[in-house]
Amino acid sequence: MIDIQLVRDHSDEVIQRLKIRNFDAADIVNKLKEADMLRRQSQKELDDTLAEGNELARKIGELFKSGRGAEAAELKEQSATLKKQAKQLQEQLEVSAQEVDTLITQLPNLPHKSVPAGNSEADNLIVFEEGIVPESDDNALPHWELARKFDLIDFEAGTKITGSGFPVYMGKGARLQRALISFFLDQAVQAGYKEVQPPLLVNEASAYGTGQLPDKDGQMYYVGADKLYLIPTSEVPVTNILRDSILGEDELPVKYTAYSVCFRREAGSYGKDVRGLNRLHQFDKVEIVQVTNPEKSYQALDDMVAHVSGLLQKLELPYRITRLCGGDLGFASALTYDMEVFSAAQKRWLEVSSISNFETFQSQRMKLRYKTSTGKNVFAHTLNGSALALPRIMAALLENNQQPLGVNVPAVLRPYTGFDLIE
RNA sequence: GGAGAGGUGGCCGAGUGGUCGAAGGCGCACGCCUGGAAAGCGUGUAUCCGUCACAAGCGGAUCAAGGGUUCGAAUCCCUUUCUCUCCGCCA
Repeated sequence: MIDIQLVRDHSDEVIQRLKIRNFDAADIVNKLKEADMLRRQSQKELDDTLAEGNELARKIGELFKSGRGAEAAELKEQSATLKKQAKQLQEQLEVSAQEVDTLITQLPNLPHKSVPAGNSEADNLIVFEEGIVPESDDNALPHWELARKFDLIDFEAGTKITGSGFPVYMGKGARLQRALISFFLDQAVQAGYKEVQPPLLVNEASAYGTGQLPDKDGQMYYVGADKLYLIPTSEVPVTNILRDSILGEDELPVKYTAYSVCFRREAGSYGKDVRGLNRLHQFDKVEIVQVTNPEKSYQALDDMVAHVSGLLQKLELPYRITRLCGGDLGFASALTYDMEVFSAAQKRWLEVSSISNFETFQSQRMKLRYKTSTGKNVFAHTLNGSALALPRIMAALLENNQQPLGVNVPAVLRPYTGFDLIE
């Protein structure tokens, strides 16, 4: 969530900046200011009443000790009324605090100054493009046909076992998948990220911490019997490792990488965009996460983009980088770069990574702070990015490297796959 | 899933109704001491909210979480949760 102090002091700026997202915050902000004022007023009244009660209790204690029971009894009556008052004020405070909370969690993060205005994907800014985009070849097979031809993925079996969007990787397909995971993890570790293996189910507090709740309830699979959510990305468990903690400044930046399976309900999606591996309910992903000083977070973001660029270069995939426009920006993000690879047969760009700086949006929610050298506790910045999401990388590798005899495996992966050609 | 024990500050650990945010120790920081260090000595060392200048000061809250008893609770009662031990089940 955004800093309440910003709403108090610079509400106009908050409203202005959220316009970049096409988000009209005026109403919420005004209500929020009012609720905040009410909350503070309630707090004050409650504190004063409690202070009075404490004072009274002290007096009664003294009277008891000096054996003046009668006087104490009188004061007890006062205490009873104070207590009733306090209880009322307490309830009032809870209501207004709840109101503040409800309102502030409705506000998305403030976009960074470099975020372009726009409504949709189409308005995203292409900031970089590299690699040779394969020439239009109408004989090129889409990956789902290659997958069938070489027995790499059994979509039908997945549908039978579970439902659509749960493919079964077979043979060299499974091996290629495992190779990619190992390659990505090794690369991340080499770049200084600590490898972690997180739980795949998280509780409500964790889902709230990274911003999936309350915003994206319904996009996650929910295990009602235990009140747990299947993770849509390992960002959730990994970032929450540091929930409710105060780090030393010398511990920053924290850099984690994790491989995990990810689950997304993707309710309502259909059509050719979801063919094959393009959009799944279950998929694999290697994630990188950083927690940094506020001053260093944008440098960290650039480093993460460079890291992912390096992966795509090593895989010899043509890619481009877009800066998301306000309308396409995720709820919690201040600035996001999407990485897209070109798939030769589908002849379109596929998003394979999304790298974001959340500034303090997540850390405010999960109370992730660090102690500055001056001894002050401040919220850290959190960032994360896919490095990388597997299915579309797999799709692009298959489509772009297809030959009459089979599919070539990029050189960097061969030590991991143990084969050069899928035939 | 069943039975029992327990969750106190960065850590260990006292504290069974009264001035306890909490003894003591360790750790850490600073100072003294030293050629330097160790030892020793001294001082300090939680978080959040409100007031206010996001200062000082003052007030409030926090001893797993929530509720209750009481003038007053870390201390008593209830619920939840987590950890440990034993049993059951199981990769």
